[in-house]
Amino acid sequence: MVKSSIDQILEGECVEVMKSLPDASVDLVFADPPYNLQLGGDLHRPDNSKVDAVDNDWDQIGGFDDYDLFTWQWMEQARRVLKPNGAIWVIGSYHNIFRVGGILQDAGFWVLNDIIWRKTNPMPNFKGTRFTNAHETLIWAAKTKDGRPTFNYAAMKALNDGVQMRSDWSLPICSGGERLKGDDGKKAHPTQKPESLLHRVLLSTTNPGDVVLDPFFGTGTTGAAAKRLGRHYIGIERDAEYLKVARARLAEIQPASRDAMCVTQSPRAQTRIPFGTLVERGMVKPGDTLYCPKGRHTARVRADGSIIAGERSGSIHQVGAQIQSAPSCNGWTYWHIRTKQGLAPIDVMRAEVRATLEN
Amino acid sequence: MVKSSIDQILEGECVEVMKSLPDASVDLVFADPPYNLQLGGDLHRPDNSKVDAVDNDWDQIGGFDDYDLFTWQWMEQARRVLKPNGAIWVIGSYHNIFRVGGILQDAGFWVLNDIIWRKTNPMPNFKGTRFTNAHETLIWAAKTKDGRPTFNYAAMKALNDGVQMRSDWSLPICSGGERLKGDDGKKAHPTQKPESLLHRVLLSTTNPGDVVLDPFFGTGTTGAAAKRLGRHYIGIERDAEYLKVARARLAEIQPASRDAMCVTQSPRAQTRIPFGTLVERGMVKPGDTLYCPKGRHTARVRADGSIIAGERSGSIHQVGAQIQSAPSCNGWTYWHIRTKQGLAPIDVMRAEVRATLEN
DNA sequence: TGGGGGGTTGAATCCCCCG
DNA sequence: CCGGGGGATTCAACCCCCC
Repeated sequence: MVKSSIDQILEGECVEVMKSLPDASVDLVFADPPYNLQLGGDLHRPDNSKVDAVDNDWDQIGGFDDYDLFTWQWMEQARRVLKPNGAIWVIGSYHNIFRVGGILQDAGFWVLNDIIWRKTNPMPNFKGTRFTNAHETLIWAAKTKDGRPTFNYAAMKALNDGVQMRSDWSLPICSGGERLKGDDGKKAHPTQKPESLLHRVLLSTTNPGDVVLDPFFGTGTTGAAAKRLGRHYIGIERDAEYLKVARARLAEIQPASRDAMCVTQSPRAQTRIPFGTLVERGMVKPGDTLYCPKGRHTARVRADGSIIAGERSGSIHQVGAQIQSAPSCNGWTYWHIRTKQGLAPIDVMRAEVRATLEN
Repeated sequence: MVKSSIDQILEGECVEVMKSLPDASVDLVFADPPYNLQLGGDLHRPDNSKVDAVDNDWDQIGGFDDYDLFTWQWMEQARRVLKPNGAIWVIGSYHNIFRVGGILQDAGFWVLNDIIWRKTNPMPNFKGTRFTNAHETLIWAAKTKDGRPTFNYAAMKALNDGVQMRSDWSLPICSGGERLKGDDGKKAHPTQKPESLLHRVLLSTTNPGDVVLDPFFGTGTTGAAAKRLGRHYIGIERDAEYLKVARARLAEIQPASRDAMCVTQSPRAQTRIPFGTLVERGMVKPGDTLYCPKGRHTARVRADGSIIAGERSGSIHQVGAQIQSAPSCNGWTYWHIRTKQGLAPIDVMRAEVRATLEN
């Protein structure tokens, strides 16, 4: 690895910049390429307000042939810089994902899963002409069929409260305080991804210290999640404004502590809303402290939703039970977080998550 | 349409059999193509050269050529037999859906949605090396970009408790009594789809009496759902055993009653009533005053059904839009008349007129 | 200060008949 | 084939304001 590229954002066209990176030097590529949307005229909501469309120049690649060529170019470079056991993630919608997926296979990548990001709060279809476009698709693929890419199975199972993580992930879109704004108060980037999505991607398929390359860095969500989780990032971005926003963003990120990044080896416990969801969504951060009802015992949160208290580690339920020398414990009511109003049970946050999930 | 093909299962290779069907004769194609190449019969390139028989060739990088060729062949036939406003559904997994989707776009189909069938009870990943493969992907596409395929928006909204149907559908896999068994008690088909899936597909994108072609008929789930819903089917299947099971299955199916097939209708499908009709019938008189919802703006009705508000005159829609400085306006819901009970939208009177037209 | 109501917004291939 | 015009069309989350 070119040491000077680590934890940096490189300015320029992604294909050209990637050519300057050495072979077999990164552990993971995460790519959010232009979707090449082909929108018609203006679109108005039923209340007559206008939808702020993604009409940026960078998304207009041209016809299928142009888009395929562009995809081949960046993907071959991505494959070259990957280590033999490396892997790639690509995200897209029905506009581009079939082309991207097909070229990925043709380029020699080996698809491991396709993952559905199921949006809990998508934009509706205002004209009643189609199904609500409520998801995006990610592809996770190894550099080669024989590669042995990282997969933290136990961590994913722990994050999902003891059952295998499925190929469909329900997560909200990026909005509210997480959504970066420019000086004018408008969104800094039209397609900013939620950190919760990258949290799950990086936690599942990288290890602390790994190098993650994002050739379409934008405002740096991949870098933010990587830095938080103790992974290294290399970003490539050609737009000076996005780059500026991303640099400021990354300067503010505090990495989680070492033990918080250490993930479970053998998980247990079951509940409908996994505690890991709170971590993923940033409601609880890795390294945060949890308190027993009277505040005498404490535990610290790890990135996969397990917690650690002295020698004891495991789920919120397990650790709670051990501390009380009890056969069982409802961690949701036992553990509390400190708020301005004093201690509050984490169950309050579970209720918030429930409200956002439709089952 | 060749009348003898309607509600029949045709035995043979799908490409060859489709060639015997006339152009522009079916309303919908539903295709569940094989994920692996086990072609049985000979496969010929467009120049009539023979393709070497292949068995599952996923192992070889670049071994997708035969699958792509096969996909091109059946898809071009499917497109040919579709009516101009026809549409296609294809279902697949990450093994084949990117290739199928890409070829579908290259063949001139216009993707309308990709739909995720989210399995409520998927098979777990036993080795713990990947995410549980808990979904399959469907693509819904129009024959052409300019086509106007059927979409029963209101019916889908009703099916989903009054909110728009999303692009992710949670349905259980086909099991239990629905799963067809052979004489040996084993499952008759390895990938039988649930009827609930086809129910939603056909209810959303066909009308009663439409003709649905399934070139990979298998044990006939498409035909079963079609017959139940009062749609016609044409099945193509080369395996004599599947064909036998499918025929027995279809013979048992009872179509739903006529009124049960009648689904929630979109207001767009209703007869148009000009505002002038209300004036003609004396329900509104020339000179009457119309009020906006809050009563702040008024307009007066003229004898020809146009209205006038200060300098502005024109249709109820045009004047309403101008007053609100909006790109458009539904005059029927915007304008109100004064009644003893307060303001009432003029849409109430339109409903009265509609009621008198229904005999 | 807490809850309720109104306004805003999000990767969107977003109407269709008739002259 | 194009243009005009009737008239159909939205869900969840987050913000701010106000009582």
